[in-house]
Amino acid sequence: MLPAQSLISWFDAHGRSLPWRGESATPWRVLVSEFMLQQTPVNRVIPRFLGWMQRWPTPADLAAATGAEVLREWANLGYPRRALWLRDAAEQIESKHAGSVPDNLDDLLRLHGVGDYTARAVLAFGFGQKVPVVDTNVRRVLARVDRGVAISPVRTRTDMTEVAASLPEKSACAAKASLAYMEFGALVCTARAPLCDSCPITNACAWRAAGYPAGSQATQTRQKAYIGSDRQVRGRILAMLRNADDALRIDEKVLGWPDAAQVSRAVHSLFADGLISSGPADTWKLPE
DNA sequence: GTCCCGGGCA
DNA sequence: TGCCCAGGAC
Repeated sequence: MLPAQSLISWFDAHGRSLPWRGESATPWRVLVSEFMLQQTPVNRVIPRFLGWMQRWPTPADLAAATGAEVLREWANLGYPRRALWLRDAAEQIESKHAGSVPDNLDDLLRLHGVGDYTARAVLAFGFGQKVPVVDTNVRRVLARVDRGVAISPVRTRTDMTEVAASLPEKSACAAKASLAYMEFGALVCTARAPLCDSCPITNACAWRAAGYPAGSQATQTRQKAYIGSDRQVRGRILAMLRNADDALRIDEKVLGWPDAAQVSRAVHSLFADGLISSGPADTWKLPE
């Protein structure tokens, strides 16, 4: 069982002040931040989040934006489909929820780009509800503190049950506990070099009791190299179009990329994803 | 299970 | 270079 009270105390003393936390944690700000934080480190999100919220303070504001506008504001955060999904979510919030972020799991999960993690994060951090919030940090903390292993294969449903059992009764405290778990995983119980010497819960840690056994590589699937990948080509194309005022021809020469077939494949997949649209005479541009 | 972005760090 | 990062869609 995760020691909720100990980690809440630690969080009160050491938790970071972030633009989507504390007094400014409205459901909409939390939703925007969670989209941006998917697979993206906090420090890279902060400036983009501030610019985004200044430009589109409400769902109605974002719903009225074009694809080109949101993709340019998203800039180089990565996974740019998230920017379009977030705008789509804003449109749905406008049309189906009277401009207010829904406060229940089913409606949140119907928003494109909102999954098990993001939906519960909005409920907990935006609405102060008592729901288990399990991200990569919490999974790792659970694996170590409760099960005594460095990292375990992804079993989100089991992890959610375990986290739920550890949450304090009062909903506001439960939400704070989830925040504390995540922050603890991000700052102390980190993936690569955990700061076990300054850990506030050493006496509750099964991983420490077991002598910090290393993880088994077998459970983890290897990530494909980014260099030379289709993802890199797609990224280059979008970067060119973000910085261009007019529609552009996209080929291997313009892009400085040796593999013409790969460029063609990337263009078509970007089009299929709605990230680019066709301009005049074999050119491409950011979508309206 | 595979793909989607991009920067940072050991 | 490989791995990691407040995941989600297909």
